[in-house]
Amino acid sequence: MGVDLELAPKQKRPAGEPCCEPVVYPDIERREAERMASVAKALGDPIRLQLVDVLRQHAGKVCVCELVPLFELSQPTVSHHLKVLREAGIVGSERRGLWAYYYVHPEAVEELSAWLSG
Amino acid sequence: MGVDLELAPKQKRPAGEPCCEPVVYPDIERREAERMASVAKALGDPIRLQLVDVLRQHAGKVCVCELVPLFELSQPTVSHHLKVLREAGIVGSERRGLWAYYYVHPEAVEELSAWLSG
DNA sequence: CTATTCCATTGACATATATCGTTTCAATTG
DNA sequence: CAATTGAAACGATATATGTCAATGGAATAG
Repeated sequence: MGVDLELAPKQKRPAGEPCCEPVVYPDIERREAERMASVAKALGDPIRLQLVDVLRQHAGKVCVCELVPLFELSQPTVSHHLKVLREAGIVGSERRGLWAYYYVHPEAVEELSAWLSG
Repeated sequence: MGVDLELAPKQKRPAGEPCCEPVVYPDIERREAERMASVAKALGDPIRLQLVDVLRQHAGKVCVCELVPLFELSQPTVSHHLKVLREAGIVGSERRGLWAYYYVHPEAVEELSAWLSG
């Protein structure tokens, strides 16, 4: 009887070079990656990036009626982008009377920032 | 006189007049925002974030055949994600015989990283 | 040569996203 | 009260995205 070669995984390995280095694994966990990716995704639009930039420039809170004229976009579209940032935890909002004020949550980007710097 | 951190409209305007004149402007330019947003967008997926994480751990180059088994995804899907990262300039690739090796371009994320840290 | 292996591309699909016009809703004014 | 205003929500639409099965292409083994 022959050697049980057929049970061995068939991997073509041309002589000389091994296909791969030792197996590598992600350092970051799935959850961690999902958190950071959701923040990066929210920042993955130039309008939203500029919105965050404006809010970060101002320590205080900025009225939406200030933000809308900065872009050549309709008010609902700016509102949509602000909602995306809100749902990502990057900004917060507060209503005062007729107006809505937005501000940044600096800690929301810390994990991503640290990973990028690392 | 202190700095007015809260950019509030003084009062409700009569009909026909705008809410307020915009007094804040983006610090970053459109082009800058588009560059950083495109990098953030490419990182806005947990799979791609983990791919970059693996490649960053490895100073050298990692074979695609190492990357595919790390995720419960088909090979074409992983290849697609690598292409997105390549087109964003975040990673580069090199073919050596049958295999393809990927590596990070650390400078690609520097601008975004600096802005996030700032 | 043929067969095999690794990886990219294509085509297809469902879902997600960006945008706008319209509407709604709360707060304010008269 | 009714009218006005700022901002969010809704509905529609075109485009983008994530995923896989199937295919293609290049390199190598036999």
